[in-house]
Amino acid sequence: MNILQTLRDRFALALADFTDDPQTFAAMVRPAQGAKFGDYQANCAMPLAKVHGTNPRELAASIVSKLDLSDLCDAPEVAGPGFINLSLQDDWLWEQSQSLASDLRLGVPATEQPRNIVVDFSSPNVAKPMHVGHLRSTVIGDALSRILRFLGHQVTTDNHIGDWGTQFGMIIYGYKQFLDEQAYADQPVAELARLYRLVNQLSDYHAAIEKLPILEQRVHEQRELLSDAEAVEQPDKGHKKRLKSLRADLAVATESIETTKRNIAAVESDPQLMQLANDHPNIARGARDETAKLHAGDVENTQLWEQFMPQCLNALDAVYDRLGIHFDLTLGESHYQPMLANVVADLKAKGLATESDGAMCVFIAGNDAPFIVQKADGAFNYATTDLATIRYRVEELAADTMLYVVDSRQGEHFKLLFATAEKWGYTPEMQHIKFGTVMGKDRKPYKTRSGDTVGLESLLDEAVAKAYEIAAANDDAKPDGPELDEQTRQEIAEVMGIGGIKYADLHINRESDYVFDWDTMLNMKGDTATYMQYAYARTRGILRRGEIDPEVLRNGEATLQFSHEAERQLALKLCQFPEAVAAAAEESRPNLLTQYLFETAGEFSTFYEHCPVLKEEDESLRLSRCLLVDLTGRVIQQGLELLGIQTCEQM
RNA sequence: GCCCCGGUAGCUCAGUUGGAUAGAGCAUUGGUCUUCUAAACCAAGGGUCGCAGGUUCGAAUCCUGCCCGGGGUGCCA
Repeated sequence: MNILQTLRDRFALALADFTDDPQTFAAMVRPAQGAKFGDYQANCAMPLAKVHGTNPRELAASIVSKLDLSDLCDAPEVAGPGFINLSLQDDWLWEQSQSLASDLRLGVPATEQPRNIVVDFSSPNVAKPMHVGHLRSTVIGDALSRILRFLGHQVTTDNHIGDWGTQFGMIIYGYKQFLDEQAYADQPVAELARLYRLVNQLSDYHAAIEKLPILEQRVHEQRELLSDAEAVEQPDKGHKKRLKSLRADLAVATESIETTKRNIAAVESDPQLMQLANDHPNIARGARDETAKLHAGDVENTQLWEQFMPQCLNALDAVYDRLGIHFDLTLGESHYQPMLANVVADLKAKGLATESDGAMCVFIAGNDAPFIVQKADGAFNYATTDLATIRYRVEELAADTMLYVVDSRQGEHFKLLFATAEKWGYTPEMQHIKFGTVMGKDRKPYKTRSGDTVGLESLLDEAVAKAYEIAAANDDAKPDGPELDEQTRQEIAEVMGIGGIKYADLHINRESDYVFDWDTMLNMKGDTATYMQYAYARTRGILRRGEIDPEVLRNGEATLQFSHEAERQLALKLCQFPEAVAAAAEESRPNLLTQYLFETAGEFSTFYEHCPVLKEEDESLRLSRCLLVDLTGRVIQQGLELLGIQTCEQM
């Protein structure tokens, strides 16, 4: 049962006498700010009194008189300017908690309106190794999928991989020109990644050589503009702002020159690279041509593509396996490629797409930028693919909801995409589940010192290695000596390390940018996955030491009782699990669930300190505490599972 | 130029859509292992919620202006 929802429903009934819109005001029932205000509080009397022009305290009293909560709450209290404070009855809370003991869903009701939801997340480029930038989409998308599925929705996870773009032209070019056959035989994916980087680097080099004089000229001009502006004697209103913007432009241009120079130096300082660069002056065009040939159905390139794809997909799967993430579908760009011409033709036929500067565009009122569905050179772009994808998901997958877990920087693209799809006649619920950028400590998108992004696998390895040290040190320090064998320690390290990384991404409000920090991410103290995993392991440890069979306990004669405040607080938290799951799903925000789990584990830790379980002499109280312990373990485990985080029986 | 997002404790972040004395974690300082795992617990210090106005019973939250940072902005995804 969702207690919060139940209370709101009761309020809605009572409020019908006071307003035409009882739902809105009933939604102002919330968990109480602090224990001194009871368990829940209703804040609806004040705004409602404003509408009526009456006294809020008196109105609160009238609402209370209409309210029927006698089966679950003590008498409501009106406090302060008109708050209505609610306290759940202890015996009702016992019954509630106890009913969870035999409930596999831990009180979470299955949805009454199941939807057919496609969750689109992760979506890496298969030609490049995954890096930290892919983590947020992957981890958040997986968590949301698990939560929605648990709530009873039909969820299809779809990895919309980049498997058809220019990066494949680079690989094909590299394969034809630079292949190290031995390396390819040994580790094909690593060799393909090397080829990609090499072609990329050489293209950048030539572009840099061409670009440098232009950049230098631009910096020169910007310097002059700036010094002219600085020399103005009678500055007007916008002067300071213009100066600032000029300085910013100059800084950007200067930095761009430095980057360009570094790219040049990286090649020129290496005789082998220099040789390659000289031998392939038109490498960028060459790579583009390979892409074009692939797209045109060239036999050789198609064969190469078919040869590379399984290897690239295997490499991705290795990472997903380790993360415990599964996709129902992996339909990338290539899957939609045959449908693109028809998409544009249809948009044209319906009068939605028109030509502008040679490109086919859909114009959406209120937006300056057009939505370009076919470039002037005739090629299709990701807008075309995304439209084809929507049509496919509606017509073939019968999706009524689509969630796109994608970086918030693509907000405008999705705004135009959704608007275009709707004009086109596809009107499922479409949401851009946006998340902020991962930044380095310099507040710029995260890179290593060399300028490369951090590989995902090395990040996982590092986290697991660190977790192993901590797990081993803690096991060694146990009062009765170590308990874990080597293999178990490694399993624990894997669960802690991977869980920690996921948690680090999930516990932040997804819309904030956040600063990536090894120490924060690998930390295992405080508000981390380890804290919850440890609490879970402790619950299991108690039952194990007490030789208590959970099945027997759950179906036995034990009844809950509260002898200490910590027991009541814990029981209340456990009963609020459905609220946390519902809130996380409603707002597509896993951090609402992590926050709940952290609080639950915190209540358990307090309980653990104050309420001995196995040593309690009163048998009925001991069994009551055992029930709480078992229930806590189940809630934490289930909650973590919904986040894609595993647990261990012993740590 | 236009558009979007952000600015909360030394650091990293919450803040339930306008509610009661602004909260966590890390870091710092002190206390707690002969008692079910000290990966924990208890306590302390730490704040001009970017700045200035406004709206009202009540503002970190809504409105206006300004300052600072990030991002996007017609053919990359």
